[in-house]
Amino acid sequence: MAMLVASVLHLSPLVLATTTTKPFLQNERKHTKATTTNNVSSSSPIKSLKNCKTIDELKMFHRSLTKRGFDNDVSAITKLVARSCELGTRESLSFAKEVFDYSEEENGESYGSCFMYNSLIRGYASAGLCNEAILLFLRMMNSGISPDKYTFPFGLSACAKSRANGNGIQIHGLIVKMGYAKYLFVENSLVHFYAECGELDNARKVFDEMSERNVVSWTSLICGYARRDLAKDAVDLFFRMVRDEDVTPNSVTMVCVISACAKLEDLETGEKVYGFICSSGIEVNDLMVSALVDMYMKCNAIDTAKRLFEQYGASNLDLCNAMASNYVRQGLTKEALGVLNLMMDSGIRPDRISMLSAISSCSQLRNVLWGKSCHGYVLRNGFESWDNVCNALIDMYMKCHRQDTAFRIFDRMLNKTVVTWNSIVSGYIENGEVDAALETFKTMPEKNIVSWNTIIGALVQESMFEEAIEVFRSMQSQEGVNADGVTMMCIASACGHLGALDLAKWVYYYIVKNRIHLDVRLGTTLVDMFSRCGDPESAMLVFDSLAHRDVSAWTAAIGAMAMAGNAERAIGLFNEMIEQGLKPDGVVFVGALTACSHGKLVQQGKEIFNSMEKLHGVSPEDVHYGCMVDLLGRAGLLEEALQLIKDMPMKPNDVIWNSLLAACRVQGNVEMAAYAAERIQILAPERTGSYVLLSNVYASAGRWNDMAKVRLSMKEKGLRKPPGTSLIQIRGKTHEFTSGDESHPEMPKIAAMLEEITARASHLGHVPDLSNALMDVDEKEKIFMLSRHSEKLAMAFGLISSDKGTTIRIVKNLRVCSDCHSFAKFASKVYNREIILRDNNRFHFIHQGKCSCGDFW
DNA sequence: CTAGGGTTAG
Repeated sequence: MAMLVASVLHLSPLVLATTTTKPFLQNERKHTKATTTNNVSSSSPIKSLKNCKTIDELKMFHRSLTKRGFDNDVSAITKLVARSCELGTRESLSFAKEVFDYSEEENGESYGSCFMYNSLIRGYASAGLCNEAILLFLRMMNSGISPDKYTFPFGLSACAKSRANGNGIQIHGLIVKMGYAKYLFVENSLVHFYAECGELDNARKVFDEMSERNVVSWTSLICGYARRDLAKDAVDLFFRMVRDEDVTPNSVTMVCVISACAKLEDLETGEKVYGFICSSGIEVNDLMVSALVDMYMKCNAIDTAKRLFEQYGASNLDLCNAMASNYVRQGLTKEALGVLNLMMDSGIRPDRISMLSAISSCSQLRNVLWGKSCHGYVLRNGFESWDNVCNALIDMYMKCHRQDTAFRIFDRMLNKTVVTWNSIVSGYIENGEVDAALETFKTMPEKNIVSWNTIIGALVQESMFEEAIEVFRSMQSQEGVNADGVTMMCIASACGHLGALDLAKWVYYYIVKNRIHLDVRLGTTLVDMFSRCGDPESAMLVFDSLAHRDVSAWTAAIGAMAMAGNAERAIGLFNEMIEQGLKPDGVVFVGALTACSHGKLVQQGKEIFNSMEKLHGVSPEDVHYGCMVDLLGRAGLLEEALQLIKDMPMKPNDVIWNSLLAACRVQGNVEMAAYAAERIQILAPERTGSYVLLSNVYASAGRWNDMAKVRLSMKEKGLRKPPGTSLIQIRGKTHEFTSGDESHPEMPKIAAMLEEITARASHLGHVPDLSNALMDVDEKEKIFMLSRHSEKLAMAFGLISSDKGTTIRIVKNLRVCSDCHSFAKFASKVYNREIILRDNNRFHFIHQGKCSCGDFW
């Protein structure tokens, strides 16, 4: 395993040079031994309260009070309780409470003091035991002890933390009634309370009505906005504060503002804020550095973040956590583990936040061995009581296919959250158990947007596009769940696969109307969606509107133009991308070469292909050779294509031979087609397409005997042509037609329409192209089967069920057959309709008897 | 004595 870890760490270019090759957590046990507590020996003298640093010292102090008869003295007990609360551990808190409870029992309900209550409420609230804090607050109110101005902020802080909105509002009422609303910091704590529990309007109301505000008032409100999805308002509020008001921000304010910039991924504003910090002389503390590093990472300025990280050193736990969690978010797991290793080298022990990053890295790497060692560390340090850590562990074990272990942790968890359930659902999907995922999804107690996205994404992955859209529709009727960018990416992708333009337009409208942030990833998906729906103009409109474009975005735009048959524009975009200084990758070359191929731009294609290695340092892979074979073959340069295959540095695969075969079919070169088909049948005997293509070649050449032989050998091998399927959307509903399937309810009308078109066509001299019929039946039957091709059924249905003059859009799973192609051209003229036909390879924009492919596809 | 970064699931 050490070897593995070493190689993993060396692979990462971003890990700092000092990284060791030690496996993560290897030396952890040593640290554990070093941190044993130093017990106070019973003989040590009684210390003064201020010097008591352990629970044992406090207990000793209490015993001496009892011995001297001061154990009911409110003042003494108050001091003891206060000191105990200050220590802040669970033991010291429960000791404080015990002492207090005992004394109250002895002396009656009104025994305590305001200060004692304040200490306890604050202690519990800051230890996260908010319910205890609130109970103490209520007990104090009932016992008749008067609160002071400090009591309320402590109580409100507990309510804010535990989202106890009702209790907080009650406290607000008490504050007003008892006249404490005049104190600035009591009002500040109200602003914080409302902001923290999401009632920003109320926070704003309290803030606006304050007669006096200080930096804490502003910071509380800014922080409230920053923590919700209102980061933009937080930034605006900050700039208003420094511009219009006489309030000087401090480091706390700056941390909030920086985190708002991080959320917005707005580097420009972030740098402005950093500039402000530098010029204003505000002290840059550790927390601020962490926030800055986080901001730079989220804005993708990794180098700047790394510079700060190196400058402030790897010995800062929080800084390392910020760095590691961002690496994990970006999928840079090795870098994340590298940071944590580095941190441990400088003697810092990972805390539970570090472990979230570590476990998540193991999960992404599917490395259950490291995952288990993280689990061990979690158990040794008592982190398993934190549900976030358990969630991360469940996710890791599910992703590593250890469902049993995942469920053992799941069953033992006391506080299962929506994240826990989501981890289970996505885990099932990861293990291919979509049904179990759906079942869990249905029965889970609470769903959030991630739950819905998980299910919708899984359905899209499984090519269940209709179902995905259906789930999306039922999501919209749910209270409190709103689609986000991820949802829309899934839906846009489903839409693109269905070729449903009306739905696509609706998706775009929905994004604009609901102000869903259009980032590069969503933008690229939309470009692809419109392109697949046969609306290249909209695709380009979206592309032009993108503020930032990466190579994937350009690839989508190039693909849109290529599919639309506009090869020149596609190549123009490719060159523009290069001019802008982006480094092309292998994928964008496929797009560019495909464009050349569709547009028969042989010279351009050759130039681009040759530039790959020489100018851009991208070595051509077999797909690129495939594109070139396609390009040369379509242009009729079959010999040159064959020569290229022979000269390839790698072994040609079945896909490449298939490109040649397809070209042979178009060119009618029977001999080379047979040769190519032979290669394919050796390399990929299960590939049905090659038999079909070869049989088409023979049929076109009139070599019926050879065609029969091909069919026979298909039959012998048990291979069947996959059924052709066509989709068409009418008024928002998808209709699916399969070749020869007459089950559609409108079938009588469809059949009548087909007959009408066929009759009109044959009247004009159209002869069915029987080379497309692969059936072993007589000619009459063949003509009938040909008339039931899925695209014809869909076209006839489209003609009868859509309004006159509207465009008919059809998506087919296979290459469109030549008889259907001429049928479509004929229909477009006779019925004066534009027909847009998408097949598995390209678009056919058919208008007035002409097709954009130039009858060459 | 009131305000703060990093938090798992898609």
